[in-house]
Amino acid sequence: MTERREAPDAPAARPLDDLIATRREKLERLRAEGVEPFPHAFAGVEPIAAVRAAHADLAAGEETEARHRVAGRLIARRDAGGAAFLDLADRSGRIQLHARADLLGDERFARLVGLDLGDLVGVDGAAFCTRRGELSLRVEDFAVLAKSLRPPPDKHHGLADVETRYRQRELDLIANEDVRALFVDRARLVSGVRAYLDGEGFVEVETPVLQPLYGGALSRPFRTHHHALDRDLFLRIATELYLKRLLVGGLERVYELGKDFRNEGLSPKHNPEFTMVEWYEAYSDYSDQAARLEELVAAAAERLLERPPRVTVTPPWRRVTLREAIAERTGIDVLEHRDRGALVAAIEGAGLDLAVSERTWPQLVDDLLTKMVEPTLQEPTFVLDYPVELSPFAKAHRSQRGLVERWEAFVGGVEIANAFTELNDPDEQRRRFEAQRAEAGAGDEEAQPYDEAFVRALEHGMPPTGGVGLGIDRLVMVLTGRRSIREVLLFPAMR
RNA sequence: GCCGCUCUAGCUCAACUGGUCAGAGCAGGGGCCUCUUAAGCCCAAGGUUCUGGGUUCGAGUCCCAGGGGCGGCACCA
Repeated sequence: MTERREAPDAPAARPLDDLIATRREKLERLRAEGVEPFPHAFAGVEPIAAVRAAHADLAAGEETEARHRVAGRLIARRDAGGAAFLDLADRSGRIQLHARADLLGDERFARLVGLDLGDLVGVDGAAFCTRRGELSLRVEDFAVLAKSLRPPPDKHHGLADVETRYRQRELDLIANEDVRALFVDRARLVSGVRAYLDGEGFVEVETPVLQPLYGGALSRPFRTHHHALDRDLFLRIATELYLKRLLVGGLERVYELGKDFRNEGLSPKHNPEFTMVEWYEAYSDYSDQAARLEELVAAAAERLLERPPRVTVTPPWRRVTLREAIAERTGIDVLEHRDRGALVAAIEGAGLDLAVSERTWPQLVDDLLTKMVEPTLQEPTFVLDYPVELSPFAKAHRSQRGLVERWEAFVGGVEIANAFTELNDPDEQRRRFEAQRAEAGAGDEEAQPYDEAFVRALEHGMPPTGGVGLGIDRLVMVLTGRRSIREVLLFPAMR
């Protein structure tokens, strides 16, 4: 188990202590020999992948005079008396080093071979290809760049213990190359999202994370306290309301990519802090934004290094109304059962495994979607046109009474995005807040608080606008085939 | 919050129904080896079996409580 749970007065003489003691002895030996185990820098390093690329066509047994300087972590050693092979890894890859006592001299050879797995080492050497065809560097000079004082995970089996992988992600990254690749891909995906939006004329903005009033989504917030102001603040649950005020201000196309915080349970799909990009585009509606999302995801997915992609996200995606989607799976037309009693009867008549007690009509519709439909939506799909009760910020549907112009996008059975034709009628917005206030009064802790500053902004006039919220963590999940959000977060929330 | 599963050496894993069951590989230590690549060979070492109780002649194994992790439910995106 992790060390933080060990008693501070734990008895000595555990094997781990011996391993650490041995490494510390080596550290002191280096110092005694005049070698600085933690130097300040090592200039002129080339990525290992670049060295590989430069000698991709080298034949087995071929030697070169091409000298390269690389640096990285020592991950394996095969010692053979007067010579040794060492494997060095950097972020771009790994390369074999060949050390020979007759080239380095006995003392330096012994020092190199005496290094521990996990030590950071810099090397100068000439590229050659072994008889078995492995590109290698013949070590001509080397430097200890940082001494490692703890044993690394198993060089072959890696690190498998899930708890250790998440709590000590650095060890996961050291031991598991696919994890390293995943987070590089995540970064490239985020960069692809920004590149797409920047290219379409969107302005990236930053709005408050600490808010006097939270809003823009249905969730319990985290609460904190500002001491100088002696005032409670909330961590944002969405960027929606501030971004729409920027639309009022005339920025026309804005986006924000950052963390939201929701005080809800944890699950393979939920982390209390998560990354969301929201964008708002003046003079567009939810249909335009569906096309935007398709384009954006397809463009961002192109950035992934991992091939082939785990899912096909090439546009166009399937579009289905919420009513059709539920009817397809359950045979129930929710719009034919517009009150709670009728819908309950239909659900019970269909023999569905769904708890109906204490659920309102809109909640039952949402349950049908979430439980019966969502898991089946593997191919990218837009589900359109939701009941107004579930969507306090969406504009009424232009032709369907009781519905709003809203869609959610699903990929791999996971909801990745949510969008509306944004409500810009301040009086209607005020009525929606009143309805939410009634829900809050009735004990719904996730109901929207009334945001007067937002309504007042709308009174100045917000252009007709389409807006989208896209969950970055979930997008990474579905594009890389990871089943848990914890796999795509570097440091997921742990108890 | 509730339910189920799980926790053995630094790492990866063994130990049939309670009975030489505290074991292996890797890593680490000592030795041999100048083209190996999960290098190889020889030697020695390494344990609070998550923690605390209990049952039993005997507990890694069964029971209870606690802790962590994973999954499900509830809640949510």
